[in-house]
Amino acid sequence: MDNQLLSFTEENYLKIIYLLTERHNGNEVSTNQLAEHTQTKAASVSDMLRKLAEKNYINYRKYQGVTLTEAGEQIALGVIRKHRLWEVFLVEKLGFGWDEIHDIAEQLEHIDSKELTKRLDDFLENPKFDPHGDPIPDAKGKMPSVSYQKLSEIPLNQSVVMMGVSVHSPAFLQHLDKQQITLGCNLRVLEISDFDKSYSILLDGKTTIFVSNDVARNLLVKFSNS
Amino acid sequence: MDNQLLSFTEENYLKIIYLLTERHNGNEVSTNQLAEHTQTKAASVSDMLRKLAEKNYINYRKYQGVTLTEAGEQIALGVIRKHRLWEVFLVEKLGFGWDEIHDIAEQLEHIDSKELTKRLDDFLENPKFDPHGDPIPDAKGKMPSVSYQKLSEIPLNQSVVMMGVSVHSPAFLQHLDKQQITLGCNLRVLEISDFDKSYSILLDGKTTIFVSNDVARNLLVKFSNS
DNA sequence: ATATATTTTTAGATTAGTCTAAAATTTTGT
DNA sequence: ACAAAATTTTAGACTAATCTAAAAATATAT
Repeated sequence: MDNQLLSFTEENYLKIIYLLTERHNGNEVSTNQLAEHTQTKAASVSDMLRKLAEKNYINYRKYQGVTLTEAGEQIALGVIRKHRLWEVFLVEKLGFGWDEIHDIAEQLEHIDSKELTKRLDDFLENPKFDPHGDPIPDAKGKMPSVSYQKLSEIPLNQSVVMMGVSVHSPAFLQHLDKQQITLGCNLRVLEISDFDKSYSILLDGKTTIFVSNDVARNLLVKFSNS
Repeated sequence: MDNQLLSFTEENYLKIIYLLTERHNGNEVSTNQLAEHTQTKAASVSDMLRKLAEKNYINYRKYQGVTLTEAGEQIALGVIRKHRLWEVFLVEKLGFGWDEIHDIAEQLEHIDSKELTKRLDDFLENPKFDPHGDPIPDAKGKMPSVSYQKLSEIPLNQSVVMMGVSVHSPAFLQHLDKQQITLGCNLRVLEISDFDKSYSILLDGKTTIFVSNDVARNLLVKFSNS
């Protein structure tokens, strides 16, 4: 252990606040949202928020939701860095599927050793993205900014590269596996059905596949030449 | 998580009881010994022992010390297996020294995933010993029996192979590093000083080194041809 | 605009793991 | 063998994280 400033639980709250804030483009996170993501009740969240605010890890005005302070963000990014590095390890070194790693990484992300994180990063050859395409914060606590678009927002016939997913549920990831949709594959939307908004997509310029609107909204892509 | 039956703390107690019982050749472990090794007070240990006994993980008669039940031993061996596998990972894959890994493995040993342990074991090519020479229990929960002797009990001029250490403190391990005493090296005691019981040892048939009685008592060796 | 619904916070308990101080038991020394 | 010392257990308290139920604040809907 280097310097276990925060409990496992406190680290978790800060991580979740970071991820939800990011998802809301910087807007405050509500107590109920946190209760849902921490698998606890709103009352428990209120208690924890009071505590985290006292320690200056969050900006908290009662009834108004929370955001992270700079200190809180640094903690959160450290946890997220470890989570994503371990996910790379699990997939690249141990051969896990991208749908099997989340629960294990949730545990490994709290292992406290600066030196371990540094050596793991080197061992993995300093990856910049995890197996879901999410960027890995650097050792200084800086999150690389990436700007991908949802496949559902891309014009017809525009060739794009699959860069990430905005949902990490095993069911969704396994669905992509079955359709052979993987990070880095080339996608071109040929048509959107008037009937059910399902997508006909040309995969890697070779095969045509069909995906629901629900899938298309959760695929993150970028233009092929950017 | 597979099935987190026990808390981090309970797992730790069972692991420590196993290791201390082993060190005492199967004799009961006392409350005070546990307090020392868990870094808590005897009163706290008493509470935990009552709890572990209720759950049938230990045999406990008040004031008489404890031993593990079969169920407790299986838990302990699972934790020790993970600890030692992770130690191999840290040394073989991440390049840590054998003196740097204990605290990190103390954390990693509680990561709960059968599949992870299995894949880690395969990734490491199913090692039978950890970097300190300690045997790694198998996946069925069986501890391989090894019978090494202390260097201090070996007759003069008997050639032996260094197989393990009975103390894991960084200071001791670093001391061995400085003297180039490593697992697998060949040792032959040439002489024991009448003055201070220090040992003259022929290392790998080449160089003569001097070690204290304290060191010799904590080096585990076997005869070269066995 | 104000009553109703929803969300959030507070109040008061609970559990796990720890503590100190005191009581009970066992061990040791002569 | 028995008094003194050491060890162990019990009693009572504390902290972190959680809960339920009730109160307070905010949001919504006609």
